[in-house]
Amino acid sequence: MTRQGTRRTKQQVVAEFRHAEILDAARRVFAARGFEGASVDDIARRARVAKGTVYLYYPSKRALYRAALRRGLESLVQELRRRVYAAHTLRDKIRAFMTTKIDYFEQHGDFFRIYCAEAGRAGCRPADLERDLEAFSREQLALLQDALALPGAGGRPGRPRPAAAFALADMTHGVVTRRLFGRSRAETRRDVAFLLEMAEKGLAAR
Amino acid sequence: MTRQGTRRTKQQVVAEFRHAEILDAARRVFAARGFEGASVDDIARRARVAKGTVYLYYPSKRALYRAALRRGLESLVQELRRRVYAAHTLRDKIRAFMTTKIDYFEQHGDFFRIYCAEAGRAGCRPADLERDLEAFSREQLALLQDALALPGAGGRPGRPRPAAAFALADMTHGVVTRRLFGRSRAETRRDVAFLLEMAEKGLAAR
Amino acid sequence: MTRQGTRRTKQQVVAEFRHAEILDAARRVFAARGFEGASVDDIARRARVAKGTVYLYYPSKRALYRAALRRGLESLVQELRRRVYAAHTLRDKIRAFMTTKIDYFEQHGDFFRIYCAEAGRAGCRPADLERDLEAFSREQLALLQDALALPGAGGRPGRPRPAAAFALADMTHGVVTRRLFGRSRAETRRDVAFLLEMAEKGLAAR
Amino acid sequence: MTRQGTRRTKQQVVAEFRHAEILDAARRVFAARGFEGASVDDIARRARVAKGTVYLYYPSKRALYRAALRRGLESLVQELRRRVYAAHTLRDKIRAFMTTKIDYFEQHGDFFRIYCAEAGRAGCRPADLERDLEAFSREQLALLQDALALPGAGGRPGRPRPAAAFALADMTHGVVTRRLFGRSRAETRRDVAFLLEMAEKGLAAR
DNA sequence: AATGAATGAGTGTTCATTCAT
DNA sequence: AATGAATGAACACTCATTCAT
Repeated sequence: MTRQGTRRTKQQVVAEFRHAEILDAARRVFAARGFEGASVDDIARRARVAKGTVYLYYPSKRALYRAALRRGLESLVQELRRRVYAAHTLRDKIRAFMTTKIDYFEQHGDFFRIYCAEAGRAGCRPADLERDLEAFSREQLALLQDALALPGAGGRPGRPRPAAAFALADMTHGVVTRRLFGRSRAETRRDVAFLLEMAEKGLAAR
Repeated sequence: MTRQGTRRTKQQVVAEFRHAEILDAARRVFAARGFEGASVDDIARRARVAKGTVYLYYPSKRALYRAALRRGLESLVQELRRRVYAAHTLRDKIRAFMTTKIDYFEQHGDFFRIYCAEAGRAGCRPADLERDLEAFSREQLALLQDALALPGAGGRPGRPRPAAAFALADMTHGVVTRRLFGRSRAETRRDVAFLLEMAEKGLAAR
Repeated sequence: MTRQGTRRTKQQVVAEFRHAEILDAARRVFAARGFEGASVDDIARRARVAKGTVYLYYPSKRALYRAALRRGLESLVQELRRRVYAAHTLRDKIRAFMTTKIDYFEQHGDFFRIYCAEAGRAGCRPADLERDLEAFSREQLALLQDALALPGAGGRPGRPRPAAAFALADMTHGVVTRRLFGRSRAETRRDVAFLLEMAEKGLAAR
Repeated sequence: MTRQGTRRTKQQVVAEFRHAEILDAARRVFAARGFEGASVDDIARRARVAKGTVYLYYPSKRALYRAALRRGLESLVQELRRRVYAAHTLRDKIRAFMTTKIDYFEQHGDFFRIYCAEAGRAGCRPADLERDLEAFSREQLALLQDALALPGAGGRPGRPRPAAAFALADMTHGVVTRRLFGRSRAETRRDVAFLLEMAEKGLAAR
């Protein structure tokens, strides 16, 4: 029995390892070439397995894509939650939100490309991806709305404003995009500072 | 000569009509399926012409896609310019910017899908699309920066703030997206109002 | 009637002109690109007529090709006849045969390419081309056999030898080919001299 | 290890078999229709494999064609070398050259058609085929020139005559062509005898 | 579990031919 | 007679997926 158990565990470990390995390769290839441009052959080669093996772990190219997207979204959401919760004032929470996203995407540029490509296709994606992205969107907004519901946030207490959360998410997204496509680290830091100030006092602020 | 002239004109008209017809079909199909997902066959069928005919008017699928994107961007930019110029205060200019985009994309939902898909791929697109989108982006930002340079804008005079223009563009984009994917007209109107107020006074504003 | 006659004649002249013009263009294009590589569009453009016009004069691309081949073969055969008849000894006749071919193909390099391409496909050509080429081959051999039947030719009188005629034709073909693909004029003259000598005395000849 | 070795060998055998099978089918189809006229679909069907399979073994239609041509040329040249070397007098060497070619092409009629079609296109073929054919041509001529350099060959010793080698090759080619397109075995034998005699004594010979 | 050979539907593009003007 | 826009069949080639080993 012990042996059986051990063996099973070993198999599971191997299986998880393969899953991860393949998913990793997939992320890279999808990021570089897009969904249609990527071939299962490329992914298999990158993962150093045979093409057939890919199909042992994921039922289709599409499923693999979804998994890559999903895994990235989930881990980003966890990070966001962790760091936003750790902050305590509205300002800090917003800053945490922004910098976490920036940092995360900076570290996972591959994932960012996939995310962007998919986020851009709002309304014409397959249902499964739609669901994943919507879930992510909801979670993200909930985080911001919770923050905005804090007593000091200026709104009437207990009435979180979705529009404000949307605005913050949108601006953050823009900052991240620009950071990843050329804007410097320093500029980005200033962008964040500007947004925080603006969020407090409007554009008129110095 | 009159006859010649007439004849030529007729042919030109037909040719323009075909161009438009095919571009229209292309826009629809690209919007629904994305560039890679769309087949020239689909487009031809939608335009009710033979596949070969498509190639009489556009030299390649890619060229057709580019034309669809470009034409939309150009006409949007014209509209934006017209309406932003027509407004005279900062507030009105920003409002004009936002509502014009919302209205335009509402009327050209297919184009919006193409635009979004392409906008999301920043950094990994073919050079020609890159150019088109960058040009659009620049024009758009220039409009906003000009507005922000107005005396009443609160910034120090003569120093337009790119970050502010970016923020406005990003928030507008978000509003448009949500409008097109479910948000009601009324909610959208309130979103715009909120953003205008926020731009003036920050999130704390009532 | 006179008018009618004149008019008809004029039309005929125009028609012949067009036929010739198109055939000329076809020869050039077929020579440059081969039958499959040539497009009717290319030919029409070269002939400065619309594509449809080509079809008014020749029923198909294939027919045009055949006409180009045929016309070249016929005019070559005429030239060969004229010049071989004008010579009176066996040696002179053979020399006339060889030099006529060399000169003709040199002047009509376009035609040579078509001829070669087709001559090489013995046994797998459409029936019509087969017929034309066989007719040409027969005529050519008849000329040589007639020459070889001359009293001084060494064979028993009245018994022309097909094998000898074949050999002469084959060697001539080789010389022409080499002339057209790089061999110099002077070398070619020596080649002809060599073959004439060899024909008389065998390879052992000095 | 034995098992591994066996397994590999089996795969190799299968792969070689497929290669051969496809090349064979290709040769047949190319022979019947020419390069442009043949479709990869036809070849696949003839080889009883799916179209995609053809591309597993050859990277392109062109490569397949080249392989068909090349393989034939190489094996012909080997045969020629073997049999010409085995002969010892000039006459025997020339006879060996001629009969080897006749026999080889008789057994590989499909290859002959490809060879002819390509040989006819001198000067307007893709570079790779050009190389292959030139190499073949050179080898063939070298064989003949070596033979002609033999002491008894009548020429001044040590001075092989390219023109003579060309003449022999051209005549042989003609004989082969006629054999394959209708001439009987017996006639062909007489053709060879005639050429040998002519080579020695000229056309005047009895 | 892992492989990679095999499949065949699907792609963008070309072009001989037709036909309304 | 002349045009050239329109057609659609045909093509080389790719690739997600399957399956015998």
